[in-house]
Amino acid sequence: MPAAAYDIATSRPDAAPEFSPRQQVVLQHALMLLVEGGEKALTTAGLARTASCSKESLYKWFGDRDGLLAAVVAYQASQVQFPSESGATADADTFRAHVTAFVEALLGVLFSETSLALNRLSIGQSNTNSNRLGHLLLVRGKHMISARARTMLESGRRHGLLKFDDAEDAYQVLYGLAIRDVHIRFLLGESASTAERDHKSQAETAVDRFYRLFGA
Amino acid sequence: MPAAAYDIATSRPDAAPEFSPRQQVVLQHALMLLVEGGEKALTTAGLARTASCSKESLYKWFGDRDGLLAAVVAYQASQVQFPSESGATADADTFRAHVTAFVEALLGVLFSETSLALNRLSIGQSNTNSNRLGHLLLVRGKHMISARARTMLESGRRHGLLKFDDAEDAYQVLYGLAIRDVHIRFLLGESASTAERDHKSQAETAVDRFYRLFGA
DNA sequence: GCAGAACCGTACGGTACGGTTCGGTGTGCG
DNA sequence: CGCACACCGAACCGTACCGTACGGTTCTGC
Repeated sequence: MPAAAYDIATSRPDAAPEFSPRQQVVLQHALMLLVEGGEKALTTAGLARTASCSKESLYKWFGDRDGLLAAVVAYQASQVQFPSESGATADADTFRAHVTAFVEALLGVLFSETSLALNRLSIGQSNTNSNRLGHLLLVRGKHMISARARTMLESGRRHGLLKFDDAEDAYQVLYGLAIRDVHIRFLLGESASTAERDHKSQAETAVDRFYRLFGA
Repeated sequence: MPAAAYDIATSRPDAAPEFSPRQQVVLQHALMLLVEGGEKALTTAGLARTASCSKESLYKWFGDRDGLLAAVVAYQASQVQFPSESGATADADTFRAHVTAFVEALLGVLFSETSLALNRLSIGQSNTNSNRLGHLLLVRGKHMISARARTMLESGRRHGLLKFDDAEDAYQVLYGLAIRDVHIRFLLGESASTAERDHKSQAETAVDRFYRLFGA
C-alpha cells in the first residue's frame, strides 16, 4: 500500500503543514509550473524533470496527483502572512491606517500571480474530487483572512471608531469595495490597468468609502 | 481541410452567433454536461452520446474541441438578456427600482449554475490557448453588462439622481457592493446560504449603500 | 424515383499522461 | 565492510480521450 495522500481531513486548518525542505523546493517548482502554464502544465513527469526528482518520490510523498495539488495549495496558503494587528487601535488615525494597510495587503495577496494561479486551479477542479481543493483554499485562505479582518473591525467598533451590526457583513462590504470585479477579471486573464496596479491608492479609496458607510 | 473552428476573431462581439437549431440543441446538452461535471465531463464522445449526434458532426460544426468550448460560451452569453431600461428614469423612485432590478438580475445571472460553470471553464483555461475563452466571456458577457450599467447610471446622473465623476468607477462600486466575495466563494464550490439566496433583499441593501455613496 | 448531401453510430489510430517497477547510486550506521 | 534506506533516472503499462474514417440511414431537391 502506498503512502497516504496529503489529506485535508487529517490536518487541522490552523496547523502549518510540515513538508521537508526538499519537498518544499519541489512544491515551489510545482507552483512555478502552475503559474506559467496552468494545471495542464503540471504533469508528474514534467515536475520530476524540472525539480530534479523522481516520479517515485512524488508518489511516495504526495500519494497521487490530487495529493500533490492539495499539497501545493496547502503549502502556499501557509506561506501567506498578514501584518500583525497588536495594539493598532491606539487612536483613530493609526487604526484607519491599519485598516488601509490590511486592504493593501489583501490586494497584494489576491492579485499576485501565485494566488491567481492557485485560485484558477481550485476553481477548475471545483466540480470534481468532492471539491477538496476549493475547500482547502477557502478554509486555509479566505476564512483565515476573514477571521483576521473581523477581529480587526470589531476592535475598531469597541473603540468607538466604527459602527455596524454584523462584523461579517461589514467585512464583506469592505472586501467588495476593495476588490470589486477586478479579481474575476484577472482570473479570466485580463491584465491589470495602471490604476489597478496602485494598490495603495486603491486601498485608500476603498477605506474612504467604507468609513462613509460604517464610520462612527 | 476541415471546417474552421468557431473563431472569436471572425465574429463581431455584438453579433449574435448563428447556430442552427440542431446545433443549439447540441450546445445545450454540452452546457448540461459542463454544469454537472465540469470540463472533464465534456468529452466529444460523451456529448455525441447524450446529444444523439455523431462525433463527425461535432468536428464538422465546431472544428475541434476548443471550438466547441468557445461555441458553448458564445451561445450561452448570447442567451443572457437584461430588462430594458427605456424611460426608466421618469422619477426618482422608479429609477431606483430600476437600478435595484438591474442588480437583482445581475445576481441572478452571475450566481446561476450555468454562469458559474462557464466561468469555471473559462478560468480553468485562462492560461492556455492564448486565452480565447476568457476573452470571449469578458467581451460577450462582462463588458456588455458593464456598458449597459454605465448608460443606466449616466442616465440617473443626467436626471440629477446620482452624483459621480466616472461612470465606470461608480458601476464597479455597485458591483462590489452587490457581489462582494460571494461570486468567488461560489466558484470555489461553496454553496449559498439562505440569505445569499434572497437576491431581492441582497440587491436592496446593495443599492441602499450605493445611494449613500453616490446619491445626489 | 433517384442522386447527392447531411448525418448517425462505431470502430480505430495516435498520443499524452497517471501510476508502477526496476536497476543504479550515494549516505549513514552498526 | 556490509546492510538498510532514500533517492534518481528511465523504462514500462494501462487508460482515457482527441480526431478521423467508414458503412449505413434519413432527408432534400429535381
